[in-house]
Amino acid sequence: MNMATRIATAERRAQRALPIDLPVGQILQRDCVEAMAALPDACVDMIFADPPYNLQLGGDLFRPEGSRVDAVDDDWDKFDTFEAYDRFTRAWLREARRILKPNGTLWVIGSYHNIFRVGAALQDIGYWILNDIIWRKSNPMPNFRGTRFTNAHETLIWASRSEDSRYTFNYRAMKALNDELQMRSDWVIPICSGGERAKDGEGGKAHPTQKPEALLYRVLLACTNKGDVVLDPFFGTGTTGAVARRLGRQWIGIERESRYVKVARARIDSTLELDESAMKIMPSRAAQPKVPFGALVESGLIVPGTTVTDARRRWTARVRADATIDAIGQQGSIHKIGAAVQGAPSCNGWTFWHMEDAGRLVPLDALRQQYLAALG
Amino acid sequence: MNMATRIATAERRAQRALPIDLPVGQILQRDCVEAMAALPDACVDMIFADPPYNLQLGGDLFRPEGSRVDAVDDDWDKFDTFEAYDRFTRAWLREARRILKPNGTLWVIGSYHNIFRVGAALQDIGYWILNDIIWRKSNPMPNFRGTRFTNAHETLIWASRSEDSRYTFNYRAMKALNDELQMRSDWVIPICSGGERAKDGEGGKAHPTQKPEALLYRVLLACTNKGDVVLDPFFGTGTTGAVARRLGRQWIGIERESRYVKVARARIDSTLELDESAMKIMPSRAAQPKVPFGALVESGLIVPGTTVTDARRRWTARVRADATIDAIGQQGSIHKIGAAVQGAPSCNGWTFWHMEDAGRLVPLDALRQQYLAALG
DNA sequence: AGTTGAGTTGAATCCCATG
DNA sequence: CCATGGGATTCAACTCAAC
Repeated sequence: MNMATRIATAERRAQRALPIDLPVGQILQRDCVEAMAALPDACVDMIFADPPYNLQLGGDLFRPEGSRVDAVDDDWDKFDTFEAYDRFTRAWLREARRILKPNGTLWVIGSYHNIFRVGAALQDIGYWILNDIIWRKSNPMPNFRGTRFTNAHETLIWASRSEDSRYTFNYRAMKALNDELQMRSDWVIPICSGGERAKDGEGGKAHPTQKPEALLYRVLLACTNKGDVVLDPFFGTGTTGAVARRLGRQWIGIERESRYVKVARARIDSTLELDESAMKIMPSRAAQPKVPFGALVESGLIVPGTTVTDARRRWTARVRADATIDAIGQQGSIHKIGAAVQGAPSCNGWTFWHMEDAGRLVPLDALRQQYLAALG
Repeated sequence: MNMATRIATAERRAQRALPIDLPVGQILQRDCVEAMAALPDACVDMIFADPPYNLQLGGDLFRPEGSRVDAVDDDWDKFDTFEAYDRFTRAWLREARRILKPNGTLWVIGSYHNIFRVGAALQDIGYWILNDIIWRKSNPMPNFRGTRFTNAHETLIWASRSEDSRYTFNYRAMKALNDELQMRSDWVIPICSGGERAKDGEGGKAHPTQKPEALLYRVLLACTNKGDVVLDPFFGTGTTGAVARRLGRQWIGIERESRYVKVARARIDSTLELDESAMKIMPSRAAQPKVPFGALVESGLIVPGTTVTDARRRWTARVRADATIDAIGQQGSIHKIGAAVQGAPSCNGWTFWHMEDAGRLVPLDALRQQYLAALG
């Protein structure tokens, strides 16, 4: 390895902020709070958590220290049970927050049995809720006894580590995924069944609450970048790991039960990563190289003295030699003057102002695209 | 009044369990906790509550075209801390539970700002959650800055007074309302606008958060019987009262602000009770859901990297992770790129683009049909 | 009368790099 | 820390005027 290569490698490592010993691509078979406690501060970009939904269903419930809570049926002990679930929830949410990078985000999925307690806990701990997302099941289990509404959805909470986190949201990719309409907070996705459902040795389902890959696909595509580290503290059959691998994200799984670990390991090993070009998504406008308006004037694409107008020709302005424009007695950038004529607080001059071209009005933004294309 | 009539009247009164001084058909202009405290134990069948959401909005927000969003900035929505909001929430939930009949139910509506705190509080207090219901707005406000998923829903919690309540659920009526399919936990209902929206003196909206009558219609039809007493502790413009009157339910409103009381009073006075036949007119179910191309990619029916081509193989394109396709140096939806390669103004990508399947070209539309069939 | 198009609006935790 | 300024960003439904 020569010096240049060595420096480049070191830089890449620093950019990713990856301590060499981070167990990416591994399933840690341990209690999730203990496993997270062994990881350094601020080391993962996203946490996806599908915790036990808990309570009232007859399932076992464990205190943070590991002891089992007895099933009970009187009011006093019921309160105790909620408290125990809260202690458990707050314990793993706190560790999760510690290992999240400052701009990292958390996703949690749950039902009405537990999601209100989880949501209140994460607000108390300092997370900042960005959205609650409704997974609307296209094929839910009916309510056989006709005593309630068919429980046809689950709720996910998306939260950043803190209020001022500058989190990742691939807005354009989400919009593209939804036929060029903004992606909404209600997602229609079928439940996990058929060939996707992991089986145990006897042909039964390997895990009672396996989540569909389509759900994780949207979560990871929306809120992580390629190479990001995603941790799942309730790994189960490894849906998070499988989709992360497919999309070129790094992953860490935590799962206590050996039978699930085995299934997850095999599943992820047989998952292929998409090739580089297939993994591409619509880039945000901000990620494109910035073109100052002056560059268009300098390059001759726009000649000083040109008249520009808004789409409905309500206002006109003249382009000056220094790429400022002049309207209603004021001079300034295309953005500033666009805002001034409208009396608006701000304005995108690229899309507001237009130029006459063969009898048609063309937004300045079209010229910017032309300029960018010419750069290659 | 003869003896038989007197006995019949007394029986009817006892059946309804209506103390003579219950203020049905009245709006109590008071703080809701005080007003409820003045009512006897176990006197109402249902409580519908639309409490302040504690939105915690920052500065102004502007639409892309420059206009300012009219935000909810009223004093009644301001709380200093989560603790203060919780104290308020637990106080009204406790009084509400005291005045509910043993088999009574509570409905609360909220957003991610407050609903998790409300849900956790009512579980702690002893209510028993029966469903969480998602009001999916058909026409929500977009996310103007492209920073999050469009907040397109609100959440309602339906809870009985206690775990052993024998609550009212009109299963058959709900099934009829949903074209003979079980009513699900996600309801598609438009926001309240147009002629239904109550106006103030100057033609502006009378209340910033008026709920649609269709929402209350479904709630009251599902979970009350004719003649039941419904109380709303955050009455606002009186949607609950108007729908209750329409459906022949008795109502009690509590509202602190005199300007809202005035609007509600006038609104309910001009509302007519439906006769039995009119009440059976039900809205029909929404049309089949639209499938975005992205759903096929997420579900694995189409793998990113797949090559698609037109029927005569003149053009090819590759599918990317966000369901955009890539051809002649451009990226975009199947419709947009289909139009671009042909130089046409528009194109139906579903029928234009095809996929190789066992040596034959299959239009993407066939895969869409497959996806819809799998949904059931 | 019916159609078209511009304008308005709704419970919203709504930017970020640079100096 | 704050101030500055470039420039990114919207969907469905209703109202009303124009034709």
